[in-house]
Amino acid sequence: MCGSSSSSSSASGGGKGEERGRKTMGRGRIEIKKIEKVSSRQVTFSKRRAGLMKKAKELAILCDAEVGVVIFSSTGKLYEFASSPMQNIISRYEKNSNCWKDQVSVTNHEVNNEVEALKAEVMKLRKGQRLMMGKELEGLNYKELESLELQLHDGMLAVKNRKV
Amino acid sequence: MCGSSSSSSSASGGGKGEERGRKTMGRGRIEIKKIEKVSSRQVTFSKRRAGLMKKAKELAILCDAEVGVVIFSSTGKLYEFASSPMQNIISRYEKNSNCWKDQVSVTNHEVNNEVEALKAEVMKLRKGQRLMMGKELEGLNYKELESLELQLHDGMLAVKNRKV
DNA sequence: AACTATTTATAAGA
DNA sequence: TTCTTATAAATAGTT
Repeated sequence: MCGSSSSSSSASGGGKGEERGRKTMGRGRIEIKKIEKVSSRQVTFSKRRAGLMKKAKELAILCDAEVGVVIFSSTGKLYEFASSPMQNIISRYEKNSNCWKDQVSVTNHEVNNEVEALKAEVMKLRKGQRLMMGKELEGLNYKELESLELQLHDGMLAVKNRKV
Repeated sequence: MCGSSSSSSSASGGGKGEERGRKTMGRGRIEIKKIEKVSSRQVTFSKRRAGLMKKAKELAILCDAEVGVVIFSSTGKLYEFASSPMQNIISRYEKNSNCWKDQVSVTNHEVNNEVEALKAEVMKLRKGQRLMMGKELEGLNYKELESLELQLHDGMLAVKNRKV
């Protein structure tokens, strides 16, 4: 349950038996399906895009609503309308929308966990490093000190051997 | 330059001298300004919201465009249309939009830098730890070996002193 | 929610 | 792309 969206009016689907085929406005009637002729598609895109933006703006003003519209043309160009900064609208959307809230914040959690784990490891390694330099030995008991001493001794031996 | 949006047609503003006052469709003409009467506003919101969603869907289908619409009513309820998953549309928007790209991805960069820096530090500390355990000494020259040996020796002395 | 008089939006064509 | 125009849709006010 995280698909796309809600729906809208069902301007077709044999409602009560009207003439099938009536679909849009203008001189001729068109079917709502992809316009194959590229030039016609571009013209229709320009006109309808402008219409949609205008309607969006009117809705926002008339009804005191917050409205955001994002359109990518089939050639990839971005068009947008936002009655207030798009950032705000998207943030508000993400807070309200169920899906994604769970994606983004899971991702955030994962990243945070990774960062925290790395920080913890750095702390641990530095602590070990200080111990091996003979610093901050206060927390160690006798047995631990012996073990550390042995480790240092072995390391030193290995280094000496390497030297010859 | 990171405000809200583009504009739209200018369906008013004394174009060529038509009657001023004509504004929208329907029995009477209305001005595009906030409808103060709450019940009227709600009715208009429902009607125009449905219209906007329908237009958005038609644009997406006819022109093979990717369209996302987000609406918050004045009471805070969310309505949306998306011709493909809204997540995709928003992600694509964030990649294309100039503002914000410079917010989100700077943040991402910062986080990534932090992660990379931490990883690098962990590597460095582990390398040092291995050296002090007498492992992987192949890369060291004689002088470095002597320095390491001295460091280990000093550490060992400190541990010995702590023991007594 | 349904109706309908009007105003808009827009498909074709230029 | 813009203008024009015939026509289809959307919708404001009403019931």
